[in-house]
Formats: sequence, structure tokens, C-alpha cells
Amino acid sequence: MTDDKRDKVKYQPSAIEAKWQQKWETDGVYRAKVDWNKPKHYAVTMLPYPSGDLHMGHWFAMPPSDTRARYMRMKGYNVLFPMGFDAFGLPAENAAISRGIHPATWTYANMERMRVQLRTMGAMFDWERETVSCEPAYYRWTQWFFKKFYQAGLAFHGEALVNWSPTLQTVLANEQVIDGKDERTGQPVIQKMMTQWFFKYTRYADELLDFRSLDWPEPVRIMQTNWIGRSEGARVTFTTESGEAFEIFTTRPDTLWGATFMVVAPEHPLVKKVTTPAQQSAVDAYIVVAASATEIERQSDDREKTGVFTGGYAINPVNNERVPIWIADYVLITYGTGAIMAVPAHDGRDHSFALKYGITIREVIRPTDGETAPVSETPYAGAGVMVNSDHFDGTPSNGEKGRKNPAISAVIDWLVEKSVGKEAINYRLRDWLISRQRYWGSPIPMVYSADGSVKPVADDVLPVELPLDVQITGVGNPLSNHPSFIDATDENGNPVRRETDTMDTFMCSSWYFYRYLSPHLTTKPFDPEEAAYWLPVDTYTGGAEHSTMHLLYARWFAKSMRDLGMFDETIAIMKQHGRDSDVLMKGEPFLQLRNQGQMLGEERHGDQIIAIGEYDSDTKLIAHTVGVIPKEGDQKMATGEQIAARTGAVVLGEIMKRTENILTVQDQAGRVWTVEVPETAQVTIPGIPAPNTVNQLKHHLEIQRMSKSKGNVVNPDDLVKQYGADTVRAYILFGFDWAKGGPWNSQNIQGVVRWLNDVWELVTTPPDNETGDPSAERAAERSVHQTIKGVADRLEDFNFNKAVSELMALKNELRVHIREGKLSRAAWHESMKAMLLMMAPFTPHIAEELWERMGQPFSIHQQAYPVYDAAKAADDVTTLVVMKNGKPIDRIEVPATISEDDAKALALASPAAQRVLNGSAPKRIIFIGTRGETGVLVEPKVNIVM
RNA sequence: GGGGAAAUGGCGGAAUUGGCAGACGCGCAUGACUUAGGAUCAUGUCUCUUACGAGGUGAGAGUUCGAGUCUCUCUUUCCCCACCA
Repeated sequence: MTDDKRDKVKYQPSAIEAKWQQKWETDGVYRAKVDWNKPKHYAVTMLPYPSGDLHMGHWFAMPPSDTRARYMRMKGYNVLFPMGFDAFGLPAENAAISRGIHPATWTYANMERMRVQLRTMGAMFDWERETVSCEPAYYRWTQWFFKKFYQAGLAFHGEALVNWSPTLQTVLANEQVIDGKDERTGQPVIQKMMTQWFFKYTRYADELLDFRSLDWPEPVRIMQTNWIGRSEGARVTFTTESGEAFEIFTTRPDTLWGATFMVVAPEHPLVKKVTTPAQQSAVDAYIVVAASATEIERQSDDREKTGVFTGGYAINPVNNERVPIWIADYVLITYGTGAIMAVPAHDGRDHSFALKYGITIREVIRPTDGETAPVSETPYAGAGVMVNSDHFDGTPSNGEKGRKNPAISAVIDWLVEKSVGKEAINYRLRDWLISRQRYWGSPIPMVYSADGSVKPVADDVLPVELPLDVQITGVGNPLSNHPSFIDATDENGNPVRRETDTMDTFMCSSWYFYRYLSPHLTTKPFDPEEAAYWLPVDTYTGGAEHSTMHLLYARWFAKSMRDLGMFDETIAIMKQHGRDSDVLMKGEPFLQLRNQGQMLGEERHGDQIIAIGEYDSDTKLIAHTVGVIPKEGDQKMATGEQIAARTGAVVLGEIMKRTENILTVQDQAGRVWTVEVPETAQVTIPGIPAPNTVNQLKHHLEIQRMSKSKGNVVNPDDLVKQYGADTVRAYILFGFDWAKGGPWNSQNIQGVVRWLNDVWELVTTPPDNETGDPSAERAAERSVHQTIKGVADRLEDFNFNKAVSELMALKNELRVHIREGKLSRAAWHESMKAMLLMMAPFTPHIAEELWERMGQPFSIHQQAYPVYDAAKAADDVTTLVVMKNGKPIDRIEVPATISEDDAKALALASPAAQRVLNGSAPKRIIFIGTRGETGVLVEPKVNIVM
């Protein structure tokens, strides 16, 4: 290394990153302004909850989204990429309870810290549009939406089960309840009915099933479809012996004649009316037990299906048969009508219930083909013909649901004629329960008059402000204990009592991307002038865990807003500008959706294992005994080593991987062993009762979610300090499949450290030569243009890791040419410029710094993405792969313009082909190859079939 | 229980439409340079085989000239299930 180079300025992220972040901010480089002369791109990444510190999960979500947004900007779009905080929620109250800090103090302090941290990402957030959901200026409009929905009949009062802690006199979140007990106090939690506010979610159920205008991942569409859970069937009215009518929903009205008992949810109002004195105590006891289980537990098969006979009977309207009414917790009051007819012959759950309690099983659908076990043994849910069903006997039931099944169709018509039932569609989707009995949320802007009637507060007094002078103790609801909040007067001066429920925070996050458009507007939730230009969101990115709830709520909101005319003004302005407004009429907030995966904690070192057996090869052991040695078990480990020394046929080390019964074990010397554990081997795992199996060893090598309690949290601030934001960004983009996530690895980051150092070195060290080697310069130009296309294609598809790998490969190749002195200064200049432009979305700071050092005008982030030239990217030669039955046997360099016939001839003449053919004639010769844009053959292959 | 996804070298991952499996990195090995190296540079690095070759994408079957990719069965792991956000 020459002295000249040693004196050069090294790449020091800390010296450049803060400088450029400040410059970008002062120059307003990322301010997004409406400009009808430019195409727009509205990119949103799900806004964070201000939990305290920015964690790797935020870094994993945001910089990639930023990279994509920056790329779109360089492609010529006017890009809006805002940021905000979803600032209401439970953790703030938990902090208040455990640390005595007011939720507002805690939340605002967290946001202050996170803003600073967010800025270190070097993202193009337009901070002038920052939106914070817990500010009165924001939740004023959240309340306004509630009021509009209420006035339109979309909001209503209803009953719902909640987790109620009698000790704390408060409602608990599901996550606060563990094994039926409050996680904080360990006191029992029961399921209690409460009057709550709902939105009519199911009104849009069918429209929400339509994804035709959306570019969304298939799994999300499937999950939402299943979540909505549309099922076709019938509602049938049964009556009790005393004449009480009640409805059931069934998808199988064709099996009505096989209903040998009824099951109602323990919470069903009918229970009180039909329970006989003899059964009263058993029913009461069962209801108490059922109240302690959550819905997920109740639907779980881990629990045995239980139930109690009420003593009451219903009359089956189709045959006037007397059927017993049971209660069982597998029937949920929140689904359907909370009551079912049980047909044990043709439903699995009903079948096991009937067997357990000795209830009659009657076949009413008989399979027409094949041998089938009798229904007394196995329920039958397939196609067949109706039997034991009066005049319907012989009607074919084809196994389909709804009208597509002739048996169901015929029975429904008959039920209607008899006025005992009707065709019905049931949704698994329930109405949206938006009430929360919590403090730290937006108050619901409703008041109760003395006569018990309820009405919204007047628009001009919105927002109903959340009082700050409250004591958060964890007992009771602070708002219910706050007289000056509760007692109010209406616009006529009459005394009223305020609603003390606050809103589900999903309400806040259902419309924040409209508020970004005009966060300071005081007259409307959003400015139609801005909305007409920016809406809808073009690209929405975030975690897949929001697939069903948040995303469905936001879609519901958009459809409701559309139908309430809230986009009318916006649409009028769009039309003035000649923009297609149909996109808003679809009521879809996010046109394109992409999910990132989850960042996991660094792989934990697993426990040591000792495997004793016989060597099968130098690196493989067949074990007859396998034991786990806990980390703290040093003495035992010493014993293990002694055994190792004595017998030799021992492997002692850490499990790296397990596939079936094959363990990969790394010993302390770093050698990797394969340990096969036959079924006969004895496995000992401390803490797990014997006999143990090799499958249970999985717990000893698990990769874990990052969490403070597990002590595997990687702090992004430390990484930024150590490596710089660009390096952290680059590693996140390069080291993972973004859609999948994965475990953090602190070693792998070295790869991108070297990449950026190399780029720095290349750009800051111009070659001296005025002329270069033409073929090398052509090769460099070709690589640059292939990379321009490669990176762009990858970014379109959110394949960040492959995009970075192509940039690395380009750097590698250019470096070789430059080191060999084969690029002229001009060629170097051109290729470096293109490389920096391509890098700018990924590593914005170093790209800007080097751009400046090359004497280019500020800012690189206001330049266009390099233009791809197919002719310059074209290859002169390509590799022809010769295959035998699909397996490559030879490779031949050929001109890229080679014809199919020439390729076949060359392949057959190749030495490898001659050898495998050995004089015989091939069965077939298949040519595989596509012509690229320039007519050049891409990956030509010849497959010789023998 | 219901729903969704995933499984590729020692590790992260790549393979765009069914067409050269392992790109790009990490790590490791050997060498060079160095007072030094956790810097840098060079070379190598799926497995088996002395070689010729053969095999190989969680397991098993199938479709195909050709399967990591499509179909079926199975195993394992992760995520979501309505008051966490």
C-alpha cells in the first residue's frame, strides 16, 4: 500500500451520517408536495406503537420500506412516505400501574426518544406530516367518525363477553389472562356479559370478500376470507315444550331428521327457561366452569367436550319429535344463534358428544357407494341420499353446501313453505366490538340522559377530551371514577352522564393514513385537495400478524366512509384533474400490500448433549444413549469428558440441528458430528419425565423471538453507533428474506461492512489512466446495465437481499477491472456514478457523500434511477448446457446468437454427449432457450433424452 | 380446535415462468503481507469416490424429456384466532 493511499480518508459513517440527515432535513429534500404534473406514489409503513425504544423489528420493517419508496422516487414518482405514532393503548396503562408514571407522560417521553431513533435510520420520512393518535387534534376526528357511523346506523349497543376480574373490578385483555387467572395478581378471571359499542362489521362482509382490485399476498386474502367465514345454510325455528321459540343456524338442513339433541351455549337466555329443578344445580355448576374458560380454550380439542342436560326438551319442527336440550361450552353464544341442532350421525363433534353421554345416533344420509363404517361408530359427512326423513327419503345430498346441494335446497324450500325456517347466510365474522373499559384511549363521544336514552355529543364540542387528572391504580376504570368527566350537560343544558368506554385502538389505526395528508387541518379529518392527489395508498407494508384484524378494519372503514359520502369532495377534485376516481369508489385503502417477516433473536447456544454409541464413520456416531447436560451442569460435563476419554465412542457437544432422528452436533473442538439416534436409544432430558424421545431435543436448539425476558435483544442504537446506519440498513436488506424474517446474526454483518468499505475505496481512488482496455470497458458497461435491470426488477418485487447481492457482484467485477488498470478514468467515472445511483435507496448516506466527492450536484436523492439500455446489457457469448435426461453433462461457450439447430448439433457433437450416447441414437433432443429483449439467447440448453 | 406459512451446505440466504441447485455473503481452511492482526489480499470450501463418476433441496410417493419449484401423504417448526399492537 502506498503512502498516498494510507493517508486517504477512510469510510467513517459517524462522520457523514448526521451531517447528511441534517442537510436533507433543512433542505426539505423529502417534503412531499402535491404536484399534478407528476405521477404520485403514496407509500405507508405501519405506524409504530411508542413502546419505549426502537427495536430491531422496527428496523426490519421501515428501512426496507424506505428503500422501496426511495426507488419509486428515483423512478420519477412524487413519493409521500410519512410516519406517525399509534399512541393509545394498554402498555401505557401498565407502565402507569407498575411504575406510577402517567400514561401521557410515558407515551410522550417514548415518542420523543423514538423520533430521535427513527431519524437515525436516514429514512425519507416527511416529518411535517407526522400524526399522533393520542393527541386531541387527532382523536377529535376519531370521535367524529364514531359519531357519523352512529348516526348512519353503523354503530350500535350490544352485549359481549369480556374477561372480568372481580378482584380488580376491571376488564382484562386476553394477554393479561393466563390459565384463567390475572397475570399480575393471580386472581381468577371470569367471562362476563357487558353492554358495549359495536360497529356493523358484517354489513360489508360480502364486499370484503372481493379482492379483485387488490395486489395483496395470496395468504392474506385467504386468511381474510376464512376470517369472514361465509357459510350458507338455513335458520330453523325450534320450540321448547312450553312453546318458547328459538332459532338455530345449520349448514346441513338436510340432516334435520337426524337431530337427536339440541345444544345451546351456557350463556343462552333459553337456559334459564328450560332448566328443570332436578337439573338446576348441575346446570348452574357447569355455567360457572364455562365462564372461566376463554373462547379459544372452549373451541380447543385439547379439552374434552363436556356438557350438561338441562332437563328441558325441544320439538323438532320437521317431525315433531321431542329432543333433549343440553348446554355445552363448545357452542359459543357469539357465533350463529348460540344454539345448534346436534346430528351425531353426520358431525364429528356431535358424534363424540353423543357417544360420551349415550344419546341416540340416527343415520339420515346414507352413502350410495362403497363400504362405510356404521354411523354408530364413525360420523359420515359425505355425499349420499336422505333416509329416515319422511317424504324426503331418497333425495340425493351431494356433499355441497347451500343451494348447490339438491337435498339442502329441497329442505329449505319446504321449511319456508311450512314457515319454520328460511335460507340464511352466516358469517364467522362478528360485529366489531369497539368499546374498551380503559383509560388510555379515545373517549366514545356519547352521553346518557336521565331517562336512559343515549345520544352523541354535539360536533362543536368535539373532542371529548380525556381528562389527565386521574389515578391509575389498576383497580376499576379511572374514567368511571372521575365525577367531573362523567357529569356533563348537553347542548340544551340538561344534565347527562358521559360514556366512560374508550375506543379500540384499531379505530385510531383505521384512518391514520388519511390524516397524514393534512395533519394540521382543523375543519376536516383530511383535506380533499391532498386526498384527491395522494389517495389511495399505493404500497402498504407491515407485519403479517395484522392480516385479519387491522387490515380488515381499515377496509371496513374505507367502505363505510365511501358510503357516507366522505370521499365525495375528493372524488370531485380527482375528476377535475382528470384522474380516474373509480379507485376510491372501490373502498379499498391499500392497493398493494406486502408483509415483512419477523426478526428473531440471535440463535441461542444450545445445551450440551452427550451421545454414547459406536462410530459409523469418522464423523458419524450411532448412539445408544443420548443425554442433555444443562449449561450449569459443569460437573456432569466433566464426567462426560471422562467417559469420552475412556470409551472413545462418545460425542460431546452442542446440537446445531436436528432432522428427524439425525442430530448435527458440534463438539468443543469445533468439529461437526452426525449422530444418529435409533428408536431403541435411551434419551435422557432433565426436567422432562422419561421416557424421552429424540423429538423432544428440539427445545434445546430453538431460535427465539427477541424479548427482554429472554435476554436476546439486539439494540439497534448500539449497532448504529458501532457500524453506522447505512451498514445496519444494508445488513437488514441483504441478510434476510424480508418476507420471512429470521434470527439476528452479529457475525454476518461483516459482509456489508466490507461491501461499503470497498465501495468507498473504489470511489475515492480514481484511476490515473486516460485510456483503458476496450473489452474490459465493454464488460464493465455490460455489467452495469445488467445490474440496472436486475436491481430494479428485484426492488419491484421487494427482493431486497437479491438486489444488494447484485450490487455486491457489480462492485466485485468493477474492482477487478480497476485493479488491473483496465478502466479509463472516464469509464471508471461512468460506472461509479451508476453504481452510486443504484445504491442510493439502500444506503442513502454513503451514496450522498460519495456522490458529492465525485463532484456531482446535491442531492443524489433527487436524481433519476439510471436508464437501462438492453443493447449495452447484451452478452456476446453464452454458455450452452448439454444435458442427458435433464442432468448437465457438458458446457460449451457459444455465440449468443446461435440458432436452435446449431445448438443441437454442437451439443450432440460434444465429447460428453458422444461418450454417453456411445454410438446409439437419442430418443429425443429437446432445445430449451428463450430469446431475451435483444434477441440474445438466454440460458440455452439441449436435453438429450435417452 | 380453526386459519396461515415455512423446511435448500457449518450459518444467513439465491435460484424471476417447471430448465446448469448452492448466486451473494458469513464462517472455516491454506497461503501472502505484517512487530502485530478480529485489517487487507489470493486460493479453496454440498456429499461420497484415489479416480472415472455418482448422489444431493425435511421424509415418502407421483406427474414430466426435465421437479427446490407442480400433485398427494407424512414429519417438524413458526405466526394469527377478535380487550397486545
